[in-house]
Amino acid sequence: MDDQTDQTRKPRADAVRNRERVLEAAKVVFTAGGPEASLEAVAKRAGVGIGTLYRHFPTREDLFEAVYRREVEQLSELAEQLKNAKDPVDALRRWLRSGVEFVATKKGMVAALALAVQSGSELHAFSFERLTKAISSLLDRAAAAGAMRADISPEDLLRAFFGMCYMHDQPGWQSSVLRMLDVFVDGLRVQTAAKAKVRAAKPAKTAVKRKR
Amino acid sequence: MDDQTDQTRKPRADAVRNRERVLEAAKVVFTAGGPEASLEAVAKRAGVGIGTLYRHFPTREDLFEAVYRREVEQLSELAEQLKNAKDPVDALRRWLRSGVEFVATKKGMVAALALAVQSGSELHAFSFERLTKAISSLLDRAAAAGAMRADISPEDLLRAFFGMCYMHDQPGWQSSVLRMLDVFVDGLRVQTAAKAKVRAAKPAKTAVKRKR
DNA sequence: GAAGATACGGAGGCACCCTCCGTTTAACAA
DNA sequence: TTGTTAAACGGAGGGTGCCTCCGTATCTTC
Repeated sequence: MDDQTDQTRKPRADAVRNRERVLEAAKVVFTAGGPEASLEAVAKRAGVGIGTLYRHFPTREDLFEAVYRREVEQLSELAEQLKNAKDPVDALRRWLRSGVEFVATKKGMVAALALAVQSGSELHAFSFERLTKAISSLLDRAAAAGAMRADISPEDLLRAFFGMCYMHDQPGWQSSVLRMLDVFVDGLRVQTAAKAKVRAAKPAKTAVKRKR
Repeated sequence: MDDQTDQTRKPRADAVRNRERVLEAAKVVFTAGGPEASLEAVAKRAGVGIGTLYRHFPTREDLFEAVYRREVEQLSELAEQLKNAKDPVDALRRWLRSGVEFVATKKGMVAALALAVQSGSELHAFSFERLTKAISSLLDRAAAAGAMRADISPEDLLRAFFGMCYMHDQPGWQSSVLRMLDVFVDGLRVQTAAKAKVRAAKPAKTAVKRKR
């Protein structure tokens, strides 16, 4: 399926080269300047015209996704590995912690996750699906083992995780997030002894009056 | 302290009026267009020049904070009220849930929270302090009662909460966040039987099934 | 009413976004 | 090789928004 089928031309060499250059430049620029960085700066750094950049990546998101696709894949693969860990809850915890590390290392990762999570457009289907599946595999196993509540969807978790990482530019964010994740995972855990009904988690009416 | 002291002039009437107009316009524009909305649009709607806007609010954040200061205060006051609730953990849960409602109602609220949480600049000291204190009062009480782990700081919680609300523009975000908050609060509960002081007999664990 | 402080407005310079199209270049056929 | 042609290139240009600057208008005070 890789060969050009029928009357499709071989892609032009310069096109391939330029695409690669843009990606490389984007990686650098996004890492330094965040996801808001100027696309013109990317083009300049890549040594191509702005038009070329836009031809290859019609939207900022397209470019962004292409840049961080690999990272997403890595996170996803990690989940695959963790699937076989003994303690399913701990596996999930580990995965989340690795996610934090990713964010810490690659500054653009948060934005990539944000993209994956936000805006349901087809463009991000890849990242979103990939990560959702990754989480899902961990979640399902833990739930099946009866070690974790089953009413939390992978999407929920992804969003929560991403959200927690969102303030990644503050001092001390990392340990804060790690703490929060622990709390969170604790909350997910089904307490073996806790078949007893507790008087706590009743729907807690949210109708709090608000003066306006 | 309201009177002009010494040689301070009375503020000009037009200045006061314009400031108010800008605030009102900003409220509308930010609500509609999110925190990225054009400041020039705000100025136009307020019927003032762009220069006037910038004189009153030198940065976008300044304007933003001014607009949402009131909301922050309301959230803060709510915490004050909840302080006297019977169950301290439940009080916290309620507060968080109200926060979600705020976000749902006032679209700009997320951004306001973001501001409060991010960027340690002095500009946001108000919001941040206010909310931190609000949470703190709830957190402390719960911790003092031995009902909740004590190693979570108000800042941690604020960040986590804000983060979860961050994807407020997706369909179904609200119920997702509410679920996550429940998980989270469950995780905050002191779980081990280690605290014999408070109801050692019943495990204060609340991993009950919650229908979505 | 005059003086002086204060505020006003919007032009203007800059940066970025994105599109459009004349020019260049690589792939393929002869 | 050379010619043909589709594909890709680059960057000018029109649009929007940001923010500053400063001549002008207006308000307060005496």
